[in-house]
Order: sequence, then structure tokens, then C-alpha cells
Amino acid sequence: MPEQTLTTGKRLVEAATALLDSGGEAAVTLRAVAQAVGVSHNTPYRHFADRAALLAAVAERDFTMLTDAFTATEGTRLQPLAKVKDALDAFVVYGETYPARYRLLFSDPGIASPGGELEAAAMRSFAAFAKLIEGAQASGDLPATMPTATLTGVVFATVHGLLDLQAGGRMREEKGLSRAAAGVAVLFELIAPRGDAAAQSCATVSSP
Amino acid sequence: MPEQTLTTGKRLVEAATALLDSGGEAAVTLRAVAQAVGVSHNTPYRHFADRAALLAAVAERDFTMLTDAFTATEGTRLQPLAKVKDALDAFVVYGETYPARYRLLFSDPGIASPGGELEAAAMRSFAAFAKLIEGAQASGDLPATMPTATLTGVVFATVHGLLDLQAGGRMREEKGLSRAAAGVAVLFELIAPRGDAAAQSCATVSSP
DNA sequence: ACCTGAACACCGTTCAAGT
DNA sequence: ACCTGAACACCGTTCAAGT
Repeated sequence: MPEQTLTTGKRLVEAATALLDSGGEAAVTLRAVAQAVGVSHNTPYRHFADRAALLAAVAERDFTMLTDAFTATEGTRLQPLAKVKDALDAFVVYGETYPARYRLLFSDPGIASPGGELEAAAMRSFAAFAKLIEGAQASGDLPATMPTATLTGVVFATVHGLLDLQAGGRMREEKGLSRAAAGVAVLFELIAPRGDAAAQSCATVSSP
Repeated sequence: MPEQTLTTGKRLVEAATALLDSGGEAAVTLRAVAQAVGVSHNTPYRHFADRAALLAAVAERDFTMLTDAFTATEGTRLQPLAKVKDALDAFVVYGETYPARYRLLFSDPGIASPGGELEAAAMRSFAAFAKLIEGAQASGDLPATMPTATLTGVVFATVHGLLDLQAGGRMREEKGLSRAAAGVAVLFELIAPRGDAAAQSCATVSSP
């Protein structure tokens, strides 16, 4: 029984994650989590302040995982814009594969406590992604007419909007976009047409 | 007592909306709604199949309101791109003023039943907004390199992402974007720079 | 038709008590 | 320290019964 080697706290986080994936946020009751681990229904309170704290622990683990993925992409020898697309592809796959987890991290209002460790983990993820955007701005593949944080924010908001609409079953309404991945491709068509070559060649031609 | 003149069903919807605005989705319990109206705690079941159906009625009313707002904007004598911005401004104000309601309409997975009246109302809203985008494409203010539905989908996804992040308390993490309205402005900078004048003048200059 | 009270099976959370 | 059983105040939902 390899699970017995884990501490009870870690096992509770794992059980909560499994319930989240299989039945959505409503399925993550402290009683169900406790039963899955094999402890009494109020043992979770020995390890977490309340239900929100348990969910926050699940979210924090995934934020760290995402940060690692973005950092790994940065270490590759891909072109700057390819790094951004690579990271976003991984992000979209994560959001499509684990929609309930995705919403916990990026939408749930109940777990966000300002100044906590969760917020710090979320900011590290954002910073790791912003670094990729910065690289694509420096190489001229993405517009450098605005601060990196601003561009990163809008790109992230768009991808989040696509994933959240899909997770909420609202993609049906947009006949123009069947899946989030398609929307990301359209976004790049809009903000980096032909690797921003159009804007660059335009600037070259119109200069005296 | 003017409220007494309303049918019990309408009064339940109004009470649910008020509870949603003041305390979030969790505050909308059937018992609290019934108490606010002054009926027994299970009277709502005489008017709605279950809690989700009551929430769906709240959402449907707001979808109709949004559709009317978009249609009214279309009837003005504003420039095509100004109509789009005007509609989005109103949409952002709605999302910022009533975040819980906004999420009910565009994020909540519990009320979306395919083929129902709610979905039809949501599609009418989308169509009314798409008509404004179409006008801006026709006037050359927005890129016409993709179908109207596709562009509308991406623009809406971005605005939804901004509003949802703000409603979920995630805006703090993006130092580049303090409010959803700022993000919308950045979006237009990216997809309609100087009214798309840059791309057009570029095409003019680079043609032989 | 519309409403009611009682009841059922759940919740999160607390607490005194055990080892 | 860690876990337990009982209990409290809530839920959504159902149902037999009233007018």
C-alpha cells in the first residue's frame, strides 16, 4: 500500500483532487474526501482550517506544476514566439483535461486569500509566462508597443476567457469557435500576423 | 405594496436576483428566497422545477436585457467601431456592477441546458453583438480577414476573461491590468490600431 | 391551483472525549 | 499530536395533507 506512506495531509489533497476531476467542485465534500482516505469525517480539520484551505492546497500544487512547465519551455531552444505558443498549448491542454481544477485555480472566488502562499504561487506562474512573452517582444514577434505585463495580461485574459467559456458549456453559443485551441490560433493571427512581419515591413517601407 | 401585484413566480425571480447581488450565488438558497417573498420554504417548487431552474430564469431575464442594449446601440448614429466600443462599455459596466449575475450568465455550469429557452436567449445576445462587429468589419475598422462569428468569439472571449478574472479576484495578479475596462482598451489597440489605419496605409504604400 | 408542515438525506463545522 | 462520535445549524428535495 504505497498510499499509506504518504502523510495524511498529502493523501487528503490527492483525494480532493481526484474527486474534483471526477465530479466537479460540488463533489469535493470534506466527508467524501475523508472517506476516500479512510479517516473520520472531521479529520480534515486536523490538517486544514476548512474546506477552502483544502481546495487552496490543491490549487497551489497545480500552480507550481504550471510554473515548472513554463520554466521548462523557456529552457528549450525553440524560437521566442514558438515558446509562447508551446506554453499556451500546454496550458490549454491542462484546462481542457482538468476543467474543474482549472476553474479552481483561475475562477473560484472562495480560495483567494490576499497575501497568502496561494497568491504567491499564482504570481510565480504569471511571471514565468510573462518571461516568454517578453522574449517574443524582444525578438519582434509580438508587439512591443506596450509593457510586457500589459500584453501578458490581455493574452492570458483571452485564453482564460476561452477556457472558462468552454468549461462552462458556453462554447456552443459561438459558432465561430468550436474549441479553445482554435481561439488561441485566432488570437495570434490578430496580434502577431505573419510573425508581426506585416507591421515591420510596413514600418520599413514607409520610412524615408 | 406594489410587490403584491406581481405574480409569485416573478417575485421569486426578483428576490433571487437581490440575494445574488448582495451575497453571491451561495446566498441564493430556496429557503432564503421563499422567506424574502413571504411564502413557505418549498413554495418555489410550485413555480420552478428546482434551484437551477430558478437561477436560469434570473439569467434569461438578464440575457434579454443585454440583447435589448446591444440592439439599441445598433440603432444609434454612432460610427461602426464606436458602436462596438459603446456596447462593450455597457457590457463591462454590467459585469463589474453585478459580478455574481455576470458569472451566472456566462460561467455557471449548472444552469446551461442545451436546447432550452435560456440557450436561445444567450444566442440572441451573441447575435446582436455580432451584428455590431460585422458593421465595423464592413467599414474597415476591424479586420475582415476572418468570419464575423470568429472575430466576435475571440473579442467576447477576451472581455469575458477580463471580467471573470476580475470577478474571481484574480486581477491583482496582473500588474499590467488593474481593471477589465483597461484590458478592453488594450485589446482594441491590438486588433484595431488607429482604426486599422496602420494596416490600410501599409497596404496602400506597399502596393505598386 | 396553490400552499403548508414534516421528514429525509445530505452538508460544513464544532466540541468533548478518547488513545 | 491525532483521531473519534455526537451534535448543531444549515441545505435541496419530496410528499401527504390541507384550502
